[in-house]
Amino acid sequence: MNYYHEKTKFYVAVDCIIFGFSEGRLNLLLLKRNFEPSKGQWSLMGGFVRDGESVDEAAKRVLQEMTGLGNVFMEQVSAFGEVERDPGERVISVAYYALININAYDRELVQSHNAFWIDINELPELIFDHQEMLERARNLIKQKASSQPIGFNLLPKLFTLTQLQTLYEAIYGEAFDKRNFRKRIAEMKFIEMTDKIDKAGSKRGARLYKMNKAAYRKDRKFKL
Amino acid sequence: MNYYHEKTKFYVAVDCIIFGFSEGRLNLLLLKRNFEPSKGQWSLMGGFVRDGESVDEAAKRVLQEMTGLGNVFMEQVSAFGEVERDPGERVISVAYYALININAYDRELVQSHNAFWIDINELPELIFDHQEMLERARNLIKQKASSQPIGFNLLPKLFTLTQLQTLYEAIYGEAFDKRNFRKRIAEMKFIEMTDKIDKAGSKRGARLYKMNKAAYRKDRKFKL
DNA sequence: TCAAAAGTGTTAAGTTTACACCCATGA
DNA sequence: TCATGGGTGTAAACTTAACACTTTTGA
Repeated sequence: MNYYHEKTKFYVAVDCIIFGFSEGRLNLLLLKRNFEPSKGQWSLMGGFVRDGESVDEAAKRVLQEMTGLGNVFMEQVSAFGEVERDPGERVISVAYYALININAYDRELVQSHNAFWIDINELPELIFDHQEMLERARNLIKQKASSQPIGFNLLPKLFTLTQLQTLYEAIYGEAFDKRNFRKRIAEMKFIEMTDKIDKAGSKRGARLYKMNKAAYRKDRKFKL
Repeated sequence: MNYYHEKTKFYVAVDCIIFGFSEGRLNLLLLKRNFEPSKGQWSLMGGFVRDGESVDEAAKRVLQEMTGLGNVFMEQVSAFGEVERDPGERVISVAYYALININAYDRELVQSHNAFWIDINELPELIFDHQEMLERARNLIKQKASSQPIGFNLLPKLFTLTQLQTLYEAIYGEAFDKRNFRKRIAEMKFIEMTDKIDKAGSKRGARLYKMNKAAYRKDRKFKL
C-alpha cells in the first residue's frame, strides 16, 4: 500500500530574505556565519524543514528564531532546486521574503546570531545561490508593492507621507514628484489621516497617517 | 564534517500545469488516474524528483514523459509544503506551468497515460491541492502574459491576429476591441507580418504573423 | 448573392506628468 | 531670522476607450 517506496528523499530548507526600512534605505538582515558550513561568510537566514511542520511554518519559525517576531508579513519567493546549489549536500531550499518594521525586532536575539542589518545597496557577497534568491525577492517586491499595499509592513503603524514616499522610492530605486505622489495617496481612502503629528522628522511637524486594512478590503484600489 | 546529520528528509515531487489553446479556449492536460494513489480521480501530471536531477529538470522530464515534448516554455509556480497535502505520505511538491502548442504533442503517448485536454472552464475536481496549484498558475499567467510575450508559446509559429486576440481574451476572460487590439500589435515591431495567408479560418483569408524573438530582445516593449 | 470573418481611423475621456511657491517651527 | 522639511493646484501631454462600416470570397 506504499506507492512511494524507493523514491529518493531530500533535505529541504528554507531561506529568509528579511527586509527592513530605515532612514530612507532598504536593509537586509544578513548572517555573518559563525558556524559551519561556510563559516565566516555572509548568508541569508535559513534552516531545515522539520518533520511534522509545513514549509511555510518552517519559514515562520526561522524568522521567529532570528528576530523574535511572529505574525510578520512573509511570502514564498520560489523553490531552488539545483543539484549542486549547496556544495556540501543535496539540499532543496524554498526562499521566503519577509517585510518587517525595523524598530520592532529583538536586538539581543539578532545580535546573538551574529546578524546585521545591511544597506541593500552595499551588500557583501553571499554564499550558494543566496544572491539569486535575493534578486528574485527584490523583483517580486517591486512588482507586488505596486499593486498591493504590502509596503506598509515596513513602516510603523503611524507614518508620515514623506516616509511613505521615501519607502517607495527605495523600493523602486527612483524619485517621485511630491505633489503627484500625495494626490494618489489622497485617492486611497484606506490611507487615513490621524490627528497626530510627528515632530521627530522636522521642526514644523508632519501629519501622521495610518493604513486601515478593513477599509482596504472593501475598496482594494491601490496603485503606486 | 556533516552538518546536515539528523535532519529529516522528504519526498519531493513536481506537478505540471499544462496549458494548451484550441478553438478559442484554454485547455489543460489532465490525468484520469489509472494507478494508485487516488485511482479513478483527476490530477495534474506529476512525478518525484530523482537523485542527481534538479527540480527544474524533474519538471521537464515529467512533461517530456507525458507529451513527448522537449524545449517547452515552463516556469515554476511555487512550492507546496503543507504537511497533509498528500494524505498518503509527506510529500513536498513544486508546481510548474507549461505553455504548449496544442498541435505539437505526441497523441499516442498522451493517450497511453490516460490524459485528456479539458476546457479550463469545465474542469473536474482535482486531487490534493492541485486545484490551488492551478489557480496560482492561472493568476501567474494572467499577470505575466500582460507584460511579457509568453502567450506566443500557445500558438503555432504562424498565427492570425484574430487567433492572437482570442488567445488573450481566453487568458484574461474578457473581450477586447478589435481595432484597439490591432493598434497595439502594430506598435510591437517584433510581431511581424508574413506574406502568408491563412485560408482555414475564413473565406477571405487572414494575414499570418510571426513573433521575432531576436527583435523582441532588442525592443522589449510589450503590453497587452 | 449572401453570410462570415478580415481589415481599417477618428474623437472624446481619462490619466499622467511637469512644475514653484508659501507655511510653520526650532535652533 | 533663517534653514529645514511640510504642504498645496493647474495646465499640457499622453494614453486609453468607444465606436461602424467596407472588403473579400466560398458556399
